[in-house]
Formats: sequence, structure tokens, C-alpha cells
Amino acid sequence: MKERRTGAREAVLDAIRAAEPLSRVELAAMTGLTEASISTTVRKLLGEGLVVETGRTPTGGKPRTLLRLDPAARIAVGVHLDEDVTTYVLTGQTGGVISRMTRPAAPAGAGAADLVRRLAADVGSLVDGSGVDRVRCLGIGLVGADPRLARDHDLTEATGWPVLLENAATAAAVGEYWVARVEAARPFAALYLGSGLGAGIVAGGEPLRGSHTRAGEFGHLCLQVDGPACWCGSRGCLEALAGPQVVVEAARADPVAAGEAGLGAARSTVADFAAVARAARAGAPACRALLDDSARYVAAAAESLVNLVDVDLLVLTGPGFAAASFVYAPAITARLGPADARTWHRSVSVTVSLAAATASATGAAALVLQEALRSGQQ
Amino acid sequence: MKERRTGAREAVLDAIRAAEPLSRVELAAMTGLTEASISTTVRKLLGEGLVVETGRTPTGGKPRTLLRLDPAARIAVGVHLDEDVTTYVLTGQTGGVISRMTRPAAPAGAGAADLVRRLAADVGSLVDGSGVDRVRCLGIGLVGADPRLARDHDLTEATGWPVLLENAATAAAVGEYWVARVEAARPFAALYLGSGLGAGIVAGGEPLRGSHTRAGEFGHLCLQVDGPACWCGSRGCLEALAGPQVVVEAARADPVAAGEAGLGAARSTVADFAAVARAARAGAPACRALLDDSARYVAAAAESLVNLVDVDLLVLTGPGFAAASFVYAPAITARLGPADARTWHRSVSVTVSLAAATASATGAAALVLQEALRSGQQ
DNA sequence: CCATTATCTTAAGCTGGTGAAGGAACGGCG
DNA sequence: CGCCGTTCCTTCACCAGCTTAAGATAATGG
Repeated sequence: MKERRTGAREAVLDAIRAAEPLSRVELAAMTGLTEASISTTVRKLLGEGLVVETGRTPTGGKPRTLLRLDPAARIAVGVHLDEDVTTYVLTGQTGGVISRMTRPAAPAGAGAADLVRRLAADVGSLVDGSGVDRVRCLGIGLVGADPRLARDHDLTEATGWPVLLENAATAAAVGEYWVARVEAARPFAALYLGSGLGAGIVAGGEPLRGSHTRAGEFGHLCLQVDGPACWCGSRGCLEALAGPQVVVEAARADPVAAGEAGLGAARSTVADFAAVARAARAGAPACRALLDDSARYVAAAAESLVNLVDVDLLVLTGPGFAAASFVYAPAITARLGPADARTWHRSVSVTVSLAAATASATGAAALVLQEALRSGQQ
Repeated sequence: MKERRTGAREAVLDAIRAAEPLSRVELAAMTGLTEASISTTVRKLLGEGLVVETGRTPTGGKPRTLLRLDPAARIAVGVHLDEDVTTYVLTGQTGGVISRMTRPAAPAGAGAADLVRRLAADVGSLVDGSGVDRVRCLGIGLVGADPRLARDHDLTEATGWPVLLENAATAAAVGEYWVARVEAARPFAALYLGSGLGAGIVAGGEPLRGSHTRAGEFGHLCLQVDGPACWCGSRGCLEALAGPQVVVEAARADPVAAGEAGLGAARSTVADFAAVARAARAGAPACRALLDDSARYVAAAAESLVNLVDVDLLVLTGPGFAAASFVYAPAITARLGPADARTWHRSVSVTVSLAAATASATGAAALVLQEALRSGQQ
């Protein structure tokens, strides 16, 4: 009935994650496994402390005992190296943030060794400060890799934890999958607006990575055949037409918009974009117009994505959408409407991530947990 | 080492399909399975007649016995209901076409029952005429579903064979996967140009289908935010800007081009498009200009696809590309070049299907075989 | 206290894989 | 010719993971 792609262990953890609390009978029904099989796998998980029994539901006969994930049974650290800040997140099994920390990004001048030392120290103090036992932490997920961190190996040595690299959009998608409890079988895409535009696509429970782990370059969908040159070397890319850099540059170029948003000395793209979005939200017309213009393009690109991979859920995430989803979400919905109703007979939900600003870091940590817990090697 | 997503049976068949002939030792190395395991699965496959031993390679010690698929051990019928013609293909395990048949499409006025009767009769005579035993045929793959065939059930009843529905582009991709022996792990996309434009995307050995089996609507990538209205209800879709219908209409509207291509009474889009392509190939400048214009858009859309799902192989297929790939393939290659070299550090191969005209029908048959052989139920 | 109902566990068996040891087919060499 | 070593292929014992079938457990209501 329901697909069973790998072991019972994974299926059970996924089911509980998506719809906790659950009894064993319900688990059997959802995963397609036997009650016998559920019984034994659950016993194992109880033994490892990953799952806890909590409460019971009365029925006609023996009441069901409900199962939950123990949020702090295993944890992982997510690190997001952004242009101007580095975000650290400590995440438990349920995707919930146990503690977090933000620090200004390491100066561009600092050497590789310095950067590694700094990250290792921050991660260590985050874990220690959280009160959770160090051995429960399974690893570090790292997003937005700095070229100085080409060898994740270094950070592994410095901290003793395994390190997993991922790109921001894919990590954000996985984070969403955990935090927002997307059903395992449902394909969806997370659109990420940070200093650029990316998409994390999850199909069949697994993120789509492609040949070179470089799937999801949403910002380089072409929206104008002979459009302006993009830094990537092509022309007419979404990012070159309506990316955050373009919005920020346009705002700086227009004295009215710059005034509305209070753009002073050059800061990071992310910070400036957020300033424009805040101004627009407060009613500033010039800033609003800039965002509306950007949203037209983003919406068209979103439609392309939906038509190509056929998802019926789009999650907007990342700092950019955290600040400006009030413009982009309606634009996307409006753009998708006519063709969906007339031709495709589908209805795509567009939602905004609940934790858009930390989505990537959370997702990176979730990926580490997922890898480790599914297979069960300690 | 190599991924092993499901059973040994599937892995072995896939490996042989991709690189026959192979010895058992080589199979063990390629699949990551034990030689012991290979031995037993191969014995089973030999028993079923799916695989045959053929020849041996001398080595230092005991020579290897080579294994091949027996092309005619199991067969399936692929049917492609196109606008104006219906193509029937009888395909063996290796994807090779055993026999084929083309008939004019059933008149639009005919009823559902008529259509089913006609298809059943054609399929029956194809199988019987091929000399292959009827019981070796595992089913019928049907592409380009006519609304009158909404219930594939009817055709199953009329023929006694299971029927599988698929869309043209996905089927073409699977066909390519078989015929051109694409490696199992390599993600790729097949672009299909028929009466419309579609893409079949294969990632992780499985075609990407999406939420509603509607992935791959390549023709509805947006290439111009406020472009011309498309029949789908949106604006600026590739198909509305540069699809085959648009090319044909433009050719008809331009007396020079119409003359070059010899466009007379209205025929099908596919036939007219092929006429334009033939003229262009023969040197007709107006037709060539029309195709060049279309190719600019298709190339940009192909770039979007590559950037979004990260494939490094694009196969052009379908009757449209069969006739006009000499224009489209170079255009796509040229468009991808700059950004691939500068930013993505990848090199995308663009190839033309060897059997572009029958790709869909072959692919549909291949899908039936794949389903049946992998699991081994009869 | 016992029948009823429903949940959960236990025990035996099947399937599909592994690891290690042994048998089979060759060429080369005395 | 017989005896190497070499390499390929098979056999056998075993294990993991899941299923089926039967039984143990915990509540409810007469």
C-alpha cells in the first residue's frame, strides 16, 4: 500500500516524526508493515532512547500506548555561514531548536585555520551551554561552505564530530520536511531567498541532488532569452533580473527608495534586502514597487519549477522570504492560479516557513540526524 | 560501494542491460553484490530464460562465461497514439525493436469501443505476425492517451494483456535509458518534441513523476514574464513562444516559408513541422530562420532545466527533434557553454536519440518490461 | 469473575543476502 | 602425460529482517 523503500526502522521514525504521537497499530497501518514487525523495531528504538512511551488512548479493548520521539535523545549542530553572520543551531530529533547562537561572520581576511578554530570553539560552547550531554550530539551540518572550508575534514578533526556539507536551499528543504512535518511521500520544493535564490526539491522522501550535487539553481532559470548578463555567464537568469542583489541595487539607485529603506553604508545584500522589505511592509511605495517587480519574475520562475517537477507544495524560506513573503507569496499564488485551474487541475499550496531565518541551519542539522538515525549505527 | 537500492535481480538485469556481455565476476564488481549472490540470481535468470550464456573470455585461469539478455525472451508492445498516426512497436528485453507498424490514427469521430477494438486488433496482428510466442508478451505500454481510452481497463479486457499508461516524454526517457544504455546511476533528461514539448527526467534510475504524474511539462517553462497567452492559461510559456504549433503557424503565415516547405492543406502539426525542418535542412533560408528562432527559446529552457535538476546528459527525441535536431542540438550546446565553463564546471552532453521517431512507443514497451522483469512475477 | 474486545508480543519460518571453503576449467611446465 | 597455479563459479552454513499465526496482556461491561 504505502511505499516501503527501506527498512522498518526508517519507516517508523519517519511516520512518528510526521504525525506524533502514534500507537503501534497506527504505525502498522501507516507504514504497511506488520504489527509484529512494528513491535520489535519499536522495542529497539525504546531501548536506544530515541522513542518514548507517553500516554494511552482508550479503545474498546486494551488501550493503545502512544509513542513520541524524545526530542533531546540525539541532537546535531547546524551551522550556516552567511555573508555577514554565522548562525549556529542545536536541533533535536523533532527538528525543534534547542538553542541557537548568532555571531558576525569571520573576517574575509582570516585564514582557513583561524576559521576552523573559531567554528570549533563556537560549536563546542553551544553544545556545552545547552546542558545536553556531549555524546548525544551526532555531528555538524554545514551550509554555505566557505572556500576556506573546502576540506570539512579539518573541522571534523578540530571538533571530533562528523561534518556534512550541504547547500542552503536543499538544507532548508530538509529542515522544512522535519519542522513542518511534511508527509514523507509528498514531493515539495523549498524556495530559498538569501543572498541569492535557490530551490531545494524533495521527491520520494529524498532531496534531489543531480549529477554534481548542484540541483536547485532556481536563481538561474532563464526568464528572458536575451536578458541582462548574469554573473554565472549566461543571460536573462532570474537572479540577474529580480534577485536580491538587483533589488538592493535598484533601491540604492533610487533616492526615494533608498530613503524609505534607510540604506546607508553598504552592508550585506541580505541585510539591505531586509531593510527594503521592512520599509515596504510599513507602506513605503517605492520599496513596495521594487519588490512587486521582483515578485513578478520569481512567480513566473516558480511556475516553471512547478510545471517541471510537479510539486503541489511550495515553501518560502530563508531570510529574504522571512522578510518579504507578504509580497512574494501572493504573487506566486496568483501566477499559478489560472493554469492550475484551467489545465492542470491541481492546487499548489504556497506557505511560508515558520522559522525562515534559521531554516538552513536547522535543515543541515536535520540532515545529520537523518543520516545517523535512519541507519542506526550509533 | 555502488548503490544497491533494491534486490539483486534488478541490479543484475540493469547491469547486463547497460553493458552486455558481462561475466559473473564483472557483475559482482559492478553491482557491489557478492559473487555467491550473483551466482544464485544468475541461475534463476538462466532458468527463466531471461539471460543466456554466450561465449567465454580467456583469463589466467578458468575462462569467464559471458552473459547476455535474450532479446526475445520476453517482449512487450508499445503503442503511441499521435495526432495523425498510431505507431506500434514490439520490443524485446534489450530495447531493440523486433517489429513495428504504423497506421493512420483512428478518426476523431469513432467511439471509444471502436477505438479499443481497433487497437486490440492491431496489437494482436503485430504480435502474431512477429513469430514470437504470444505468451512471451508481458503487456502493452500506451502513450499519448486518447480521452476515449480513459479506462485502460477496456483494452486489457479486449486483449488479455495488462496495460500501462505513460506520457510521451517520460516514456521516451525510459526508452532512451534502455536503447542507448545510459548508466543506471546517471541522471539525464530526454526532451521530446512532438505536437508539443515535454521532458522526461530520470534521476536515481527512476523517472521523476511528481505529485500528479505530471512532471516534465517542459513546454510550460516560462521564458517571458508577460509573454503571449498560452493555451494552458498562463503567459510566456515556451510552447507559446517557440513550440511546434507556433513554428508551423509562422511558416504558414509567411508565403516564402510556406512555399519552401510546401505547406498545402492543413495536416497535423507534427507533419507540418517535419516539412519545415526538411526544407531548412535542404537550405531554405526562411524555414531555417523560423527554426533558429524557436531554437533560441528551447535552448534557454533547456538551460533552465539543467540548472534546476542538474543533469549532464540531454537526449533530444521525438519526431520533431528527429527532423530538426541539426538546428536545436547546436543551439542548446552553445547556450549551455559559457556558464558551464565559467561557473558550474560541468560539461553537458547533448545527443540525439538513435530512434527518435519511435522513442515513445519503444519506451512505453520498455516500461512494461521493466515493471514485469524487475520484480519477477512471471 | 468471566466473556469480550482490542493491543501488543512471542515463536517459527521464509527470503535474500553474506563469508568462507571447495570444486571446475583453463594454460603452462617438467 | 600429470601436476602446477590461477581464476571463476558454486555450495553450504549462517544471519538479518520481515511475515504469518498463535498467544499474552489490559482494559470494559455484565
